[in-house]
Amino acid sequence: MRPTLTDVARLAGVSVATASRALSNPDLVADSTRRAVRDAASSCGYKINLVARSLRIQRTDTIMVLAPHIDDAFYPAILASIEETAMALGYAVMVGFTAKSEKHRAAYAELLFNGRVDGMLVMDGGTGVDRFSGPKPELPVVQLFDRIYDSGVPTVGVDDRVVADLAVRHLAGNGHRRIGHIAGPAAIWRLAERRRGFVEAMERLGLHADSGQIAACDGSWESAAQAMTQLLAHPQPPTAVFCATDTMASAALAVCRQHGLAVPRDMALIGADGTVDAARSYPALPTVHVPRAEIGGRATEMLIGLIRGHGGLAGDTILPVELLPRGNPAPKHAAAAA
Amino acid sequence: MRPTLTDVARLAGVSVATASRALSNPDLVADSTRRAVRDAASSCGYKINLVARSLRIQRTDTIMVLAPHIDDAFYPAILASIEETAMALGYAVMVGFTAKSEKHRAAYAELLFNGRVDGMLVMDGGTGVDRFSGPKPELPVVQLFDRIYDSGVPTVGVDDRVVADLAVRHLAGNGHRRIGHIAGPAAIWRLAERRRGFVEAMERLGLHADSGQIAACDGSWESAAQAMTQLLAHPQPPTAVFCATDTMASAALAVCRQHGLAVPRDMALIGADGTVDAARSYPALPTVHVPRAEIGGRATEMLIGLIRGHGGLAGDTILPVELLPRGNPAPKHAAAAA
DNA sequence: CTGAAAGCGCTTACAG
DNA sequence: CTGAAAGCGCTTACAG
Repeated sequence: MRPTLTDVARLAGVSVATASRALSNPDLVADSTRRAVRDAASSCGYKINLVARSLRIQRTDTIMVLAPHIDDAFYPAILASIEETAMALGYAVMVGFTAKSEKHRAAYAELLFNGRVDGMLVMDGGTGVDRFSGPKPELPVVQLFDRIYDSGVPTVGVDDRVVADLAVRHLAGNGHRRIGHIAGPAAIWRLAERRRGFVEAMERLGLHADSGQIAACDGSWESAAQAMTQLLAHPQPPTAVFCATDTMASAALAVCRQHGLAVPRDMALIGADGTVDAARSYPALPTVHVPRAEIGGRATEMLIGLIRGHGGLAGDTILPVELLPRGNPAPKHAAAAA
Repeated sequence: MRPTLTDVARLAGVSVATASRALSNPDLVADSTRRAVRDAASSCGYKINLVARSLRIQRTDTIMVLAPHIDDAFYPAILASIEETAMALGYAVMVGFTAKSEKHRAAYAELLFNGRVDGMLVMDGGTGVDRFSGPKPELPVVQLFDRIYDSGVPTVGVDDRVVADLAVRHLAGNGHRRIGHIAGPAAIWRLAERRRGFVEAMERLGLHADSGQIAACDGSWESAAQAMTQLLAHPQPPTAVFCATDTMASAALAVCRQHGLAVPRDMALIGADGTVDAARSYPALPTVHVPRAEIGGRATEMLIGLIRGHGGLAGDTILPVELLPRGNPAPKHAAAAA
């Protein structure tokens, strides 16, 4: 059998209370006692049972992360920074991927309600789940990027209309006037924001956002490629396209190649997020960088702050985004178009 | 306060024992009792406390996954299939990324020893960690891809020498004789295997594996790009390169472009793993497909089988790999070289 | 079919 | 500085 604290106490000749203190709160016991208990613990290979500890102290030091999926260029970096921050603060991380079904999400939410985790980070707004079923969680929750809850749940993210604005202004600044957009599904809040931001930015510039120049996709590479194909089939195709994500931009680039269009000479593209999909494309594509790692870290700090009762930390946090131009020269007929 | 089983029992007018049975083991109580307890539970918003349950039944229904990192094209799909399989079998998943430091790995191993998880999936052989510090874990562990333990710990993976063999034979079959290799770090077991497999395959084909035609990198895209640059600087550069991973192949492709080399006309490339890095390159690169999702699923089933005491399931599992040629024509001077 | 009791392995007031 | 006792919230033999 695995040794318990009782075994250690017996070996060291002290009470379990003292053994517990010697191990978890060393300052409370005499030097000699501490040594004796530690020796006893290591001699019998004692390992604390954290489940028992959790039950007693009423916390698990574990947080849950909900993401729609993990298999793309966007989410992994965020999960990595969440994990790193959590570990630095003494928390373990459980993950749940919820794109598969509503049932998955409900099952994971249960873990929060069932006391297995102390709080939850949600970044699965993109699954079209609008809110938890049942009562609003009383337990700490922080959402990333997408506003899943109406209010009361702090968000860490960026202003996605600004993302779109920077992208559109970059293209317009290079002389483009017929600018298209590959949009994500309306169910993904941040991508819907980018679409709205695209239309607003075009209007501010006095450019018409022709709905025929906006093609929606489900966010996947393959689906974005179809959207680009659709844009190119337009009688007057755009000379530049703002793709809602770098992954979509990378797909659009592939389609341009198939059509014999050189990028950016024949078609200018810009993505968003700042993932490797933009950086490793050839040519590297301009993008609007979203500080995903920082968002993950901040959200984790905020969540743990809430768990620990530092409510003061809570509140929406909007981090700045940045245009990474990577040189996207003017369109062929920029002079004429301008 | 959160209602406990005691509250439910009182509301329903039964003992806590009966309340527990009604909720967790409904067959053991009378219909009317079951209904009364369920009504009581829902009326007060009772949620079971899984921590207390875990302490009592001595299992957590949670597994731990150790990966070096998550931010690439290789690991996410595996984690996704692990999570999916685990959830289907009623297990939650905790993650730990261990590339940062030995301390991280030790901290996560503690969770296993400390009873917070029932078993562990390790796929962080690539961090150069050779084994757990301390005694070999008595708890269920299954390793993926890399052999971290000498023995006694089952592995689910592929034969990486076969991976290399398929790749080399593909290139040789297209007439190449001067074949180079971009190798991963020796610390990553499976990449070291691929390197050994490369040398063996070359010998079997009567081709010389010139050590000057092998360039090692740390596995990152950037580092692989340097390795390719190095190969091209060779007085007699290879006409084809087997890159140990698709990510490396994608980096090699970028370098070829910089050097004005058309792929595959001027330089044939093949990667391995079968990730999007190969499929979304332009041109799409040939690769040797490693069934990562299936490996994740199988390993998870095996681990949970071990946890549940079905020891019979354990044992190494080697899954087949498959060449995805995607057309890689002969080198320019194939006739002369052959 | 149901209840009283023990116990999973810890921590922490309370008293000394 | 240390110990006896209570208790975190469940489950499960045991007895009826």
